[in-house]
Formats: sequence, C-alpha cells, structure tokens
Amino acid sequence: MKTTFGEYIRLLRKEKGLTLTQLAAMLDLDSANLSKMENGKRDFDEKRLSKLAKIFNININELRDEYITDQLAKHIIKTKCTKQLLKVAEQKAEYRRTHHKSLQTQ
Amino acid sequence: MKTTFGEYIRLLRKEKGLTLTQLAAMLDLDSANLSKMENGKRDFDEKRLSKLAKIFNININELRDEYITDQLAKHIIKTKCTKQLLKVAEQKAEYRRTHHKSLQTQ
DNA sequence: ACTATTTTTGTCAAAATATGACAAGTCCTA
DNA sequence: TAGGACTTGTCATATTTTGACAAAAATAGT
Repeated sequence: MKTTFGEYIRLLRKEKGLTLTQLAAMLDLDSANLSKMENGKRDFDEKRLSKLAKIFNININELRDEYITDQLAKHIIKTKCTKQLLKVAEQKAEYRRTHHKSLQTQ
Repeated sequence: MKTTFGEYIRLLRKEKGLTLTQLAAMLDLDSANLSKMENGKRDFDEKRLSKLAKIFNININELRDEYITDQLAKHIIKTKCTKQLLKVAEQKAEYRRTHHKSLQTQ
C-alpha cells in the first residue's frame, strides 16, 4: 500500500459506488471535511476508524496499521528524518519500551 | 544515545553545573516547566533548540537529530508501531517524497 | 448549453490541546 | 532547620484542531 490514507478511503468509497455525501453521513461527518481528508488536507479522525472498518468490512487491525503508518510517514516527512535517524528513533523506542518509560505521563 | 531528550538536557546541564533556574533563565523559560521537560512531562519546544545548542556549544544539526528521533520514538511508542510497520511507514514516506506529495497542504 | 449532482475551497465559531506563569509542595544538604 | 534545588498542581491564555455551513468549481446526464 503506497497510497495515502485519504487516497485509500477514496478507493474504498469508489469501489462501493458511494458519494462523499453518502459516506460522510455514514461516518457522521460533513462531506466537505471528508473531501479534505481524502485529499490530505485534514487528518482522518482515529476515533472513526472502527466505523470505517465496519462500513467496508475490513479488519480493524489492518485498517489501523494503514492509519498509523500513514501518520508516521507524515511525521517522517515533516521532520525530514533520514533512514539512519529512523533507525535511531526505533532503537530509542525499543529501549524505552523495555525500560517501561512508555508509561511516563505526557 | 539511548536517553530521552529531557534526560539529555539534564545531563548537559549537570555537566555544566547549572541549576534548573539558571538554565531556564538562559532559555527564557520557567524553571518549573524546564523541570517538567527534563522529566518528560512536557515537550521541549523546538524553537528553543538553537539557544540550547549555543549554551552547550553543540552542533545544532546533531541536537536537532537528537530531538526529532526523540519525538519520533514517542510517536512509535504511542501508536504501538512494530518494526515491521515502521518499515512500511518508511516506505510510504520515501514514496511520497519522491512523488512530491510532501508539499501537500496540511 | 442547461441542470442536477458531486466535489472542493474558504471561513469561522467552538472544542481540544499546548504553553507560560505562579504558588506551594518535597527533597536534599549543609 | 534553613536555604536552595527541584517537583507538582493549577489556571489563564495562546495555539491548533474540529465541525459546520456557504458558495464556488468540477463532473455528468440530457
């Protein structure tokens, strides 16, 4: 999956022959905002992932994976993080996880 | 570097024998808030990175690398992103970079 | 070309979140 | 036990995100 999460939603929507307005209604969302989400101008809201999974009969975990990798990719691009630095970040994350620092309040 | 960015600052500060109050003043910051930052209870503000670099005579790019890998590590932990998914995210980022999607408004 | 429908864009108030500031607390250490 | 160093809690303000609506632009059907 190389598309953005927004493009992915659009793909699913078109496959099912739904309009923005129709899908937006199912997601309890304004169609204008769903349009922005599909076009990457706004974030899709994580809290609507399960609804989305049900509508398109997709495994929620796979959908969530699509979502978090999309978010992370955005973060990587925004910070101009190189592969090498990404490795460092990964190491830091792993280190902190095993040292239970992930439970810190923040 | 396996420590958090906050712990890193604390390390630098101690090395130089500065108190929270002293360093906070140099950074134009409340000492209580700097304490929270060192303890990972608040984010260090990116806009103060260059000041920090000057104070401790550190290369700004290296410091920034420390910072963004810390931020990314936090993101990885928060989303429970596995190594495998991190690879996917990396691929997505690379794909979008080469396709100039990084310039999208968002 | 005309009309209806779909999609996009812009804007704005309200909700959510982050930041700066200060008070009061604890913890050292002499 | 006094003083300095550090931590914690709170709150008003600032910033960012979200939901909503209007209106413009694009698309399709006739």
